[in-house]
Amino acid sequence: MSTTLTGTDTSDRILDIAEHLVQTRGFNAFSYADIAIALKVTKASLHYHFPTKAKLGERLVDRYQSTFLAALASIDRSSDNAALRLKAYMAIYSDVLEDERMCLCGMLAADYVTLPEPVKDRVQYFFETNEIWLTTVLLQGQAQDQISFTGSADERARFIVSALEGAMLLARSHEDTNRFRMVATRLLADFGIGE
Amino acid sequence: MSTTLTGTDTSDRILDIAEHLVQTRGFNAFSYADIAIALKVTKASLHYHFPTKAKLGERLVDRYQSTFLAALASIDRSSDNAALRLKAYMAIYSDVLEDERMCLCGMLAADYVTLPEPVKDRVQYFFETNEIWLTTVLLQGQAQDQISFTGSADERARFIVSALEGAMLLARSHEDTNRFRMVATRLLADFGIGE
DNA sequence: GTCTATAGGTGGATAGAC
DNA sequence: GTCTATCCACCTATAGAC
Repeated sequence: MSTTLTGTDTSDRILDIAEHLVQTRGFNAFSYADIAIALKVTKASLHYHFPTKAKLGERLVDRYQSTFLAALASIDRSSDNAALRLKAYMAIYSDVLEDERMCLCGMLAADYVTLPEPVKDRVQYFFETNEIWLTTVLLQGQAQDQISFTGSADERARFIVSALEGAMLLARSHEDTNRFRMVATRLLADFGIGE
Repeated sequence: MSTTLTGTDTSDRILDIAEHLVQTRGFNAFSYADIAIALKVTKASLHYHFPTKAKLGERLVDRYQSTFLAALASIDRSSDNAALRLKAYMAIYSDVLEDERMCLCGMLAADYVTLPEPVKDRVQYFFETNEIWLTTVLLQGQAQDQISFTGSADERARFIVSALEGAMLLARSHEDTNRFRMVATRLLADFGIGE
């Protein structure tokens, strides 16, 4: 039962640094050397924890995915109102952007064709998870008259993810987080959700 | 007056290949070697036309920008109806995606922090141009009762660009162009534009 | 688990012949 | 304008000592 509880062992710290690098620079624009310098170890040491960059990528998305799922579960627990849940969902994106990062999987979506196959699969899975959660929130909110929209919830969920990911991309390259907020606000307004 | 009229000299062919590589792989995931192989010349030859990768990047965006501006001018000439203009605008994106490419500047937006400064500036300018054109179309369409929307045209223009760029990113990584079409259709529907 | 040392490859870029 | 040859920095990855 000697399970590590600290959560800040070397593997985790490597993932923290790599995650930040991918979220800012992309999968093809960071190296083991970058991580080694940030962590003050040698490149060789990193290979003990993550034998290849492909494996590192897999673990990176796996961790991001489970953190994201935990955040969604937390939202579900904190409120049963669809409007509030949508706002909280968008706040996750907003917080990432405020930290001058892109969504990890949004970034990997841009690098998509160059990614190792197992990473590709995980990126797709991440977005599917997002869309399923959003679809559920939308349907429930519609049934309880908390929000209103026309068309399928599924299509709306995909629309939201597209708009948010695109807004992050544009906001970051214009160094203007306001661009993101405006898009989020409009998305909410379309569901009859005000400030 | 010996201006080249062919438009398919070596420089142009290099740009064609580089453009395709950036639109599929990104700025940091292609090399002079990739272009050299595709063009069947040596890497050294490429440096005669484009001394550095940074310069190549600049010329790439410059050409993309002017092609895009020409396309927008063509749209303006072909119709004075805002609904049709918006549809034509989205068709540009759709065509790029159908060719299994991302928008060049959408891709560069993801690579943004790693780009040479002159390329960054050009990417920003590209999006500003898009937004200005869209704003004009929206305002004119609203004035002539061809389309309807609430809020500022400026904000709407940014929303459109964000949603389309995000939709391209997601559609490509899901190898499903339908994802893009659904987003485009919804955007149009929100302006009261049907099929 | 981290180190030194190194392999084998590729990156962008240059010199100088043709 | 394109070539051969080459430079040097950097890349991912491995072997083996500590």
